[in-house]
Amino acid sequence: MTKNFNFIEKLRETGLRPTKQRVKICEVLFNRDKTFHFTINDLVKKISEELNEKISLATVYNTVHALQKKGYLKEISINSDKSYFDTNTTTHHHFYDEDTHQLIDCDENEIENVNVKNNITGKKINSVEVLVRVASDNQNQN
Amino acid sequence: MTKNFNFIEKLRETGLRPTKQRVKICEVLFNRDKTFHFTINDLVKKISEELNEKISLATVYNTVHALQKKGYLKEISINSDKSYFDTNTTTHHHFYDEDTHQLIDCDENEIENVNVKNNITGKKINSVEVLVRVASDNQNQN
DNA sequence: ATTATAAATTATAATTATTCTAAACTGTTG
DNA sequence: CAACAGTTTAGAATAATTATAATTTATAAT
Ligand SMILES: [Mn+2]
Ligand SMILES: [Mn+2]
Ligand SMILES: [Zn+2]
Ligand SMILES: [Zn+2]
Repeated sequence: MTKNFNFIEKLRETGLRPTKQRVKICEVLFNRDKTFHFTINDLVKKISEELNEKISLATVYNTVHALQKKGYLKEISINSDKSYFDTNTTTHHHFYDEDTHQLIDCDENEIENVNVKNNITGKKINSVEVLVRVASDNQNQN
Repeated sequence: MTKNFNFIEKLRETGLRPTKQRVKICEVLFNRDKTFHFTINDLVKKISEELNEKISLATVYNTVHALQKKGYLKEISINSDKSYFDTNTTTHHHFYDEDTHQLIDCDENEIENVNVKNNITGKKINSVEVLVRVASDNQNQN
């Protein structure tokens, strides 16, 4: 109740109508203490698990994109067949576990500032992000 | 002629039969002095421009994946709707121009070594790569 | 509260990149 | 020159995403 009210306000403040579906999606996304990295499919699964509702796929896409446009979600590209989203919207680095296909945030102090010495003329740098691909130690690929 | 002969050898060495199509694709990919970053669509376009042949889409996909598996091409994920490939197969960093959707290699000395201080337990680091997103200076997005 | 209006949700169709299939074709080997 | 495995190909299938258009809902005005 109190939780939902938070999201209703938050959505309203950013010009998104607090519809039943948007509030429920916000609950699933933001009512957690750790950063949430997910695909649309992950999210749809969580919605039907954690809540008992079925929100249409189109609405899930629409809402995730709306939240992204308002700066509440960040999109991340790891492999080309699926989009990942991230509730941590700051510029930050990731580990990607190639065994489990899980994204994990790097802590602030795990990678020191990446210094880009020369930029492309006439362009401004929007973000500098590192992707560390990791996999099981005992795995030989030929 | 001499050029093609190179690729015939190269392909044969890696256990790929030097078919007409594969040799032509190699020509388009590797007969250039600069690194080539491309999508499958870019490649298909180049093939019909630079050569006058039509190679079927399935063969282009098959060949690119075969070359990738053999280590002659590297796949890069920038956005989730398309795959990029890269003739530079070393671990290296990129600029991504969000205006033109072009990938550009960072020079060795443009970004100093990224030091990952803590890795995930039981995992080994496969690669550490930086993506620098750039865009036109005079562009305001709201 | 009722109504009017614009915005959102939904089922479903369309699109797009990619992969699969199975038949026709070609390179290699004996 | 066969024979056989590997390759190419057109087209079908798949999977993520986006578009459509009718229905429903949220909010503002009455
Ligand atoms: Mn992929
Ligand atoms: Mn796709
Ligand atoms: Zn993250
Ligand atoms: Zn490159």
